[in-house]
Amino acid sequence: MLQGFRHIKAFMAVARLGSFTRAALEVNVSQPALTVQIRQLEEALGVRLFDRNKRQVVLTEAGRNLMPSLQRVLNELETIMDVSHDLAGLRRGRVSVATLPSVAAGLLPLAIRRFMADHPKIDISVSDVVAERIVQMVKAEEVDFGIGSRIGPDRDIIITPFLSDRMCAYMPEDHPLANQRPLLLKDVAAFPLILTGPSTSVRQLIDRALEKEGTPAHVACEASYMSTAIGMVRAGLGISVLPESAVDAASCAGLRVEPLHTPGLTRKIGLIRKANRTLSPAAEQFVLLLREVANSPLAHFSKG
Amino acid sequence: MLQGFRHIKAFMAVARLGSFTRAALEVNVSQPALTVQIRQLEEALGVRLFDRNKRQVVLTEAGRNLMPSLQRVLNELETIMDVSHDLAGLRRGRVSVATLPSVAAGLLPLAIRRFMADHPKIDISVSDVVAERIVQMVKAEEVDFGIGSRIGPDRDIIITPFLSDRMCAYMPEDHPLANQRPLLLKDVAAFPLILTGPSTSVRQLIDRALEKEGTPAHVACEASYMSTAIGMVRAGLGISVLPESAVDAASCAGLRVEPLHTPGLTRKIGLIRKANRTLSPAAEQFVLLLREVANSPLAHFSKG
DNA sequence: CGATCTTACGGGATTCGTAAACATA
DNA sequence: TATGTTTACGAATCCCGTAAGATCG
Repeated sequence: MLQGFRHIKAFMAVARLGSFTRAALEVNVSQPALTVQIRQLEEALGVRLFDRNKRQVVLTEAGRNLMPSLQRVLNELETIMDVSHDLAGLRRGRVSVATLPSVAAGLLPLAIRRFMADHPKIDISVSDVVAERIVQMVKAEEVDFGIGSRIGPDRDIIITPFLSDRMCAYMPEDHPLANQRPLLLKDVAAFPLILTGPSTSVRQLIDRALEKEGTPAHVACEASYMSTAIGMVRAGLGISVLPESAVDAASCAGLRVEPLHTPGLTRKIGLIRKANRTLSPAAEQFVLLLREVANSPLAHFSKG
Repeated sequence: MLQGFRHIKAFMAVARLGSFTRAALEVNVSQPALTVQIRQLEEALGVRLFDRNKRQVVLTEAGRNLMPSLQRVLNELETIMDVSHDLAGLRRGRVSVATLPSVAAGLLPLAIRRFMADHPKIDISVSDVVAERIVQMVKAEEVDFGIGSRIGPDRDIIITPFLSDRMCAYMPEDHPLANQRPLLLKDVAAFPLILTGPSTSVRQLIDRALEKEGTPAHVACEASYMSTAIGMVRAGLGISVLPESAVDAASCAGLRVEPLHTPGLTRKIGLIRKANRTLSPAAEQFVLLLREVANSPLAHFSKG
């Protein structure tokens, strides 16, 4: 690289092979060029490194003393090259993401599974936190990037929308609303509701929509975890309104999942990056895959 | 040196100062040149090292990861430079010499004292061994060089004569021969002699001379150490024949020391070096001083 | 003489600095 | 607009390879 270490490589080759001619072959330069390189190194260090006695070339005492150090430098440089090329080549690295719990449970695992298959040596760490905390973590560079919804205008943050998460009604298959199409929020509000806690972004979205419509609603249960909410639905306690991406197909077996076509009930989910910060190659690649997964037919999410 | 580490130095400067402009001042290149150097380094490593956001330049994750390693390389190189320049500048180093005991006791201490005054950080190690072993050690590179007399022709050895060591008679001041001038070997052979052991070069020189002259001699005592011989002389056991350089003035107090003018009784002492081996700067300098001391009026030896 | 290192030199690549273009706050 | 980075480009430098020279065995 940069040909900056020709001299050291040349030195090591001559020291090992005891011959300018053979060393020149090894480092792929002409033999006179090698002579010059060694002379330059000797001049730079101020000491004679070899005794040239025509028939043989042997290290001087100074050369012997310097050899281990120079070898060490060479090794270190080689390691640096390897590591950085590994980073660039996605053969090593670490990606950290902060996402909404719904994404962490839904979209992200799909992307991670595919990413790990392609890049087994790259670690991925996921923090599932509330929307506000996502932005905090991105700003503090605690994570490479975040996935969430806009909190407010922020000059340090760049949000790139990449998927829209619809709210859906989750209900038993034999529910009176099971076959109603299209289904609206006010339809399900007529029944007991099972929602997430009041501090969650999903709950706030629903509350705002209900308020806007002036629709009264009866929240029968508040569940901290979506899986709890699903269980309650399955037990017939009521209807739940959750993001489409929240729950995988398997755990919805025996349930009817129907999108709510009420305007304002679509959560815009975007990529949250810190302004003026480039992503690592690994993170860059992961984002690419994330977009691809979000748009692929494998995922049952609508694209943004 | 060699401008081979411009890139790393540039990287460290930009990383530390957070500015191409300021870093350019520090490393004494134009700012555009620095831009190019960083770009080259990034290309060589395959990773982007800085996020340039106009108003500020900050390390990428890759840059942060690489920085400690690059700093280490830089430190190592600086150490290498320092050490080799110290070696060249005689501020550090080691000189090892193998000499005849007589030289080790006589000439060498004078030279070492002056050398250490000029170059306090340079260690000097002296091996006082018999002439034959000197050559062995020089050939095996156990020492930088030797001081001794010729053993036999040897293609691997270069001997540069630099002083002649006369043999002297050591006797009490009240000895019958005390005032005889000139004094010859056959004169002292008439008295009981105190000589060094038969394997020493001094003894061999004397034996050969006696044999050549056909002079019978009575060796009253054989001493392993010259100081022993001197003690015996002082006790009146006989006359000793020892090299002029062997004994310092102080220990000869009360004794008469008289050169023997018999031909062949002058030992040629030379610098013994291995062919095709350059001396270290420190050793080179020491040899220079050695010649100077040998020729100076401070030393009571005749020059070669 | 044969093998090997060093010196000499012309062509080509690299790098530098100046100046202009470009980009943010 | 002011500050700071990048791009463009001509000039100087550096480096390489070929060829000739020198030296030892």
